[in-house]
Formats: sequence, C-alpha cells, structure tokens
Amino acid sequence: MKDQLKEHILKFVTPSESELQSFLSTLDFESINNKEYLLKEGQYCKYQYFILKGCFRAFFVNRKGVEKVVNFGIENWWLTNFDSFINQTLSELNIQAAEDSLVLKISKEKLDSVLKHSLELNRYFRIILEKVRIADQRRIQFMYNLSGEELYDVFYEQNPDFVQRVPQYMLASYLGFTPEFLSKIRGKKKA
Amino acid sequence: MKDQLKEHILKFVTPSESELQSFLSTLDFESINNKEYLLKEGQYCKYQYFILKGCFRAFFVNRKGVEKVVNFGIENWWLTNFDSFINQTLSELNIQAAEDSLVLKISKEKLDSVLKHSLELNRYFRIILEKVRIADQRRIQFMYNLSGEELYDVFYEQNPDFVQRVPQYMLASYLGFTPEFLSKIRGKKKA
DNA sequence: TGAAAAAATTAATCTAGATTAAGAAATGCA
DNA sequence: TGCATTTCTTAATCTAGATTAATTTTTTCA
Repeated sequence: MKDQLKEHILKFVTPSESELQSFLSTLDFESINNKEYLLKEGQYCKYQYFILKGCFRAFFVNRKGVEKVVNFGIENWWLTNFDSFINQTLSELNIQAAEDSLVLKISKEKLDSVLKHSLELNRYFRIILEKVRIADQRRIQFMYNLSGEELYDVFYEQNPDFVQRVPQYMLASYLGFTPEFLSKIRGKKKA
Repeated sequence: MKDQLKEHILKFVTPSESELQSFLSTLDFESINNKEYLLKEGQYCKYQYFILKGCFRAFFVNRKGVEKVVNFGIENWWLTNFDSFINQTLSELNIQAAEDSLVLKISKEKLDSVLKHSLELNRYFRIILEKVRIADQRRIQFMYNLSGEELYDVFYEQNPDFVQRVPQYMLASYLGFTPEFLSKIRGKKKA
C-alpha cells in the first residue's frame, strides 16, 4: 500500500531508493471509520497525513456554534493542520473522516529528521506546498470575485465527481454559505 | 544590501557560506517607483521577488472592472504570482508598487538550478511556504468567520503600523469590502 | 423492514454590506 | 502657492444571502 505514496513522490522528484525506503519506513498506517476524527479542536496536531483511501473534512466551530468546513482532503493528498503541526500550538481545527478511510501518518520529529538530510524529499514537500499555495491563492481570488451561485458552478465544474461524495451541507459550508442557499441554487438549476 | 536577505535566510536555515554566496550572486536588484509594476496582467511572471524596501499590492481586475487586492508585500517578504511563475501561465494578477521600493529578483531557471543542488535552500523555501500556508489558512478562516467590522479590527490589531501605510481603499479591497463600508466602520469607531 | 436520525427542501422574513451619488479633505505637483 | 487629482466621507436605497421554521426525503441500523 505504501507504493501509492511512492508513486506520488516519484511523480515530482527522484530520490535514491534507499532515501525513499527510509522515508517510507517512518510512516505508519491508520484506518479511520466515517465520522471518526484524526484531530480534534484543543489537541496538538502531531502528524501529517497522506490519504490512501477515503475522504476528510477539516472544520472549526465558530462562535455561533456553526461548523465551518475550511478544507476537504481525498486520495493522494497530504492533510494536516500546519499551524498546529509546525508551531506546536493547540488546534482550532477538527479533521474528521467523511468516509471510511485509510491514511499514512508521520510525526513531526520523524519528518524533521528526514528533511534534515534528504534534498529530494525537501524538494518534494516544497513542490507540494507550491501547489497548495497556488490552490489557496485561486480560492481566495474566487471568494472575492464570485457570487455564491458562481462559486458553486465553478466548484461543480472542476470537481463533478466530488460533489456527489459529500453531503450538501458540508459543501455549502466549504463554499461559504448556508445549506438552504445551496438548495435554492440547485432548485434554480433544475427549473 | 544583499545582507538583508542573507540575514533572513540564516534565521531559518544554515547553508554553507559558498552555497549562500552562489545563491545571492544569482539575484539582481530592481528599483521601482510608486505605482510602477513588477508584473502586469497578461504577462508571464518571470521572477520571484524579495522585498528589501517598500510595499507592494497584488491585485486583479474583476469582470465589473473593479480592482481587487489579493495580497500585500512588505520588507523581508517574498512575492510572486506562483501560478504564473511555476506553471508558466499568463498572469491574471498585477503586482504594483505602493511606495518607492527596492527588490531582489531571481528567475525561474536560476532558482530551479539552485534548488536542484542545495539542501538548505530547499529547506529555506519549504519553510517559507509553510508559513505562507499557515497565513493563508488563517486568512480563509477569518474570511469565513468574521464580519467586515471584525476583519478590520483583527487586521488593525495585527498590523497597526501597516494600516497607515496604504490608502484606505486598498485596505478595504484587501479585506473584501467597499471603501464606503470601511468608512462607515471607521466613523462608528470614533463615535 | 420499519422507526429514528440525518439531510435536504421550501418559503417568509430579515440584515450586512453593496451601490450610487455628491461633497469634503488630502495630496501632489507646476 | 494654488489648482488638479486622488482619496475619504456621508447618506439614501437596494440586494444577495442569512435566518428561522415547518415539511419532506434519505439514510442508517436494530
């Protein structure tokens, strides 16, 4: 199963086989059922996760008690709360499985020690982060520029299969509006 | 003047002196007057910039012709349009000086060649990107959770000096609302 | 397989922030 | 120094999306 991550790494960089194996050996499997948590608000985020199978949402609970989804994660994505993981601060985010899932995890100590020595794995994580930055930038741009309906259209266009995969209320929350409003939008489409 | 960047790098990583010098030697100075552009919509973003002095805003023009500020950059920040820089796509963003400024720049080819060999500089840019990711994540969380007035309060609290540094209409745009609304907020504070 | 829980829909009402427009203050520069 | 341009403010009106609440549909699992 770790081959799935190996393949992902080799798409971007070319570490030596020994470098790669020593990295892969530091990763542990964790299997999570739907609705279970990888991370809860108030904990320290001790791991960075690579999703082998399944789907997750990262959310926080705002002052009004409403759950706000800030991110989704699916197969072949890395997922963590960077703020908590890097700065060793208490997490405001929850990371919860939205399907029965399987992940690989690595602790900060182990990752740091890998990244102290491996050029290629530094390149790998840097390249991943560049992609994340580009996605974040686009997302911020969309949030500024598009109406709720347009946000939904664009998201649907870019992730037609994913839209089926999670409940509408999670999607609405991720897109920044209420489930009722999403329902209104979808009603309008059909009509 | 390149010492300023050297100092910044040494805050995070410990490259050899030769590694560092060879990196620094690939960087060129560029001096920019207020309102001039480092990058214009429709161009390729050829450089990544380190700001030695001054202030920039990154913005795009939406379909209604309104300028939307997506980012600011000040001293000791790296600034680029990653999407255009990394993927060699045409930029939708403009990067414009908001003060008379001085930057160091490095082209993609030169940066790639540095990052092919230097472990420590890969670590440096990875660490920078982790910080950017954390900031983006927080920002997205704020955009979800806070009202316009609260966004202004938080931004003001966290950047009291910077608020003085750019025109209010740029700040309003960055925070995601109209100058009129910002003016309304500020009026309310005084009263 | 059917009752309970979870999720989605519909509709009425409400509000944060947008829009428009016109005037006042700053700022820049000849 | 003064005029022109840029920036900021005020106020009236408008709208996208929130809120609330009642109803229906779908999913779960005993």
